[in-house]
Amino acid sequence: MSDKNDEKKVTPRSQDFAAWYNDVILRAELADYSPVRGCIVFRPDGFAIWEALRDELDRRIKKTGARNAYFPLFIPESFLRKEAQHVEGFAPEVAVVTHGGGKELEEPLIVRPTSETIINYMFAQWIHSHRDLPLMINQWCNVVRWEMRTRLFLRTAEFLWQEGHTAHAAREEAERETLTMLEVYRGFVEDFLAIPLVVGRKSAAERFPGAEETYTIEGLMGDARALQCGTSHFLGQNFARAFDIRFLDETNQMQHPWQTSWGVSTRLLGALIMVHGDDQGLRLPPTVAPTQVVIVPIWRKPAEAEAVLAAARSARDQLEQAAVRVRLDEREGLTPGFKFNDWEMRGVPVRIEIGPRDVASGEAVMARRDRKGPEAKQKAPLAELATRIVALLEEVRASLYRQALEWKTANTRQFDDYEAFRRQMAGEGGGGMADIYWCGNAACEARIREETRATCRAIPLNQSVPAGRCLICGESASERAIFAKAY
RNA sequence: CGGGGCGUGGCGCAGACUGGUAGCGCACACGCUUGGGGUGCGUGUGGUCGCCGGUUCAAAUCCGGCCGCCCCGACCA
Repeated sequence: MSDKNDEKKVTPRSQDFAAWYNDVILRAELADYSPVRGCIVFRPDGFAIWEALRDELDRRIKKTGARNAYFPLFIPESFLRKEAQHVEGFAPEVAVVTHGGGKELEEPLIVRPTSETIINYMFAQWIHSHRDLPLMINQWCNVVRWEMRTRLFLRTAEFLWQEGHTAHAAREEAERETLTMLEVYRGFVEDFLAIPLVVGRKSAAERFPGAEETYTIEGLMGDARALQCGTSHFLGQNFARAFDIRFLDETNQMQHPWQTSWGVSTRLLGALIMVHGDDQGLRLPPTVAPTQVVIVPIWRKPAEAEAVLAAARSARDQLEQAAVRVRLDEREGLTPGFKFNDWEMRGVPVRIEIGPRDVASGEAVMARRDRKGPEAKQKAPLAELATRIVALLEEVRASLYRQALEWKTANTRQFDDYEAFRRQMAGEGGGGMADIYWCGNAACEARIREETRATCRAIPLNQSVPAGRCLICGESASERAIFAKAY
């Protein structure tokens, strides 16, 4: 009896987080495994989330002045070698094309793991004068990184992303751009995806290969592990030098421009799932939900069906006119209870139930996915449904953010005792975020990593903390850092 | 690449020790039933048992080789 029921359910999140994560993705039909190891197939619901996310972020990026362009998938192998740190960082994971048209290529081509090199090659040809600056380009594309271990959305051999690349006349301008985009990401992820973040600088060890400074937004997943959700890099003049990008400034001096790059990827879908999901399955913020509202009609006798369906269809039309992504579940042979569970598993933010009793009273039941039990349900007059739903969707979004923030706050701890920190990180799964004084020394960072498997996720910006002592070596430390076990 | 495990209808598994008609649950199709929290019953579709070879009257089962996948470690948005 209960066995039979279990087969219909996803593995409870509380029982096995990793199994739950895979279950939810496959059962909610967001994605599927591909015949190629490490690659992922985006199914329509998964891709619709990506599209919603992409469209909104695209708007926000364009608002900053960047424009979209597209560069080739293939890059001459020699390009990668031009920047020392860059090649060191990416060489182990690039896919290389050696043959084309039945012949061995004179120079192998790499499949882009990121586009710094080819974009900077083009920048060198487009930038001659300070009047050509700033040059701000964004690209939506796929990239390939041959990972040893992959996980759906979080780390796949091929993934979709957005990469911005900018060149500026002055160092300060590029530094400002790096932080501007970091703030665009923060606002986007916190407001639109309802995921609370830690915003900060990366340690030298965690820095992007070729960058002078890397900034990050870090989220805390439902298993108390951290996930890097986006990065913004200040590249200095490293790539400008490597690719000989030069311009004449106002005083007729030859200069290398100062550059940035920044990106977020389909990994954000993994973050959405792991931050908001629960034992029943997905919980999607209405902003990205492919279906924001599902209407489940309920009736007993054929005579009732007609009136119920008429009311349900009218509700659907009303919501469509209010630009709500609504779906009426008219499938036959399935009980309402089954449909409730099915749509909850798929993360639909709000469900509307319309039955004979509602038709009689001119109301409908609205059930919100972010809450459980009777308090999740409320009635609304059919005549006011659209306005009530629009308001409720916004409430759900805000509520999901609040819940995620509570979790993050509850799992962020300050430590001034290394042993206590170690105990917190011990065992399987995450240990939350540890907020500690760190002297900045790589040796201390390495020791933490070895002994606790936690890594430096971010050194938060704009700290105004009194000077303290490094948790590891006891030397003086002027900043606190967030360490956590991460994906 | 090191350690562990697994390959049997779409999914999850049993059968293997002791060779003899390939089975169960879910899913799927159809019908009836049911319907305000995963209805119930019936009928039915679907499998070269990962691949190659060997032993045998007979191999999912025994033997040899190969391939693939998953989990754990070293790299990472």
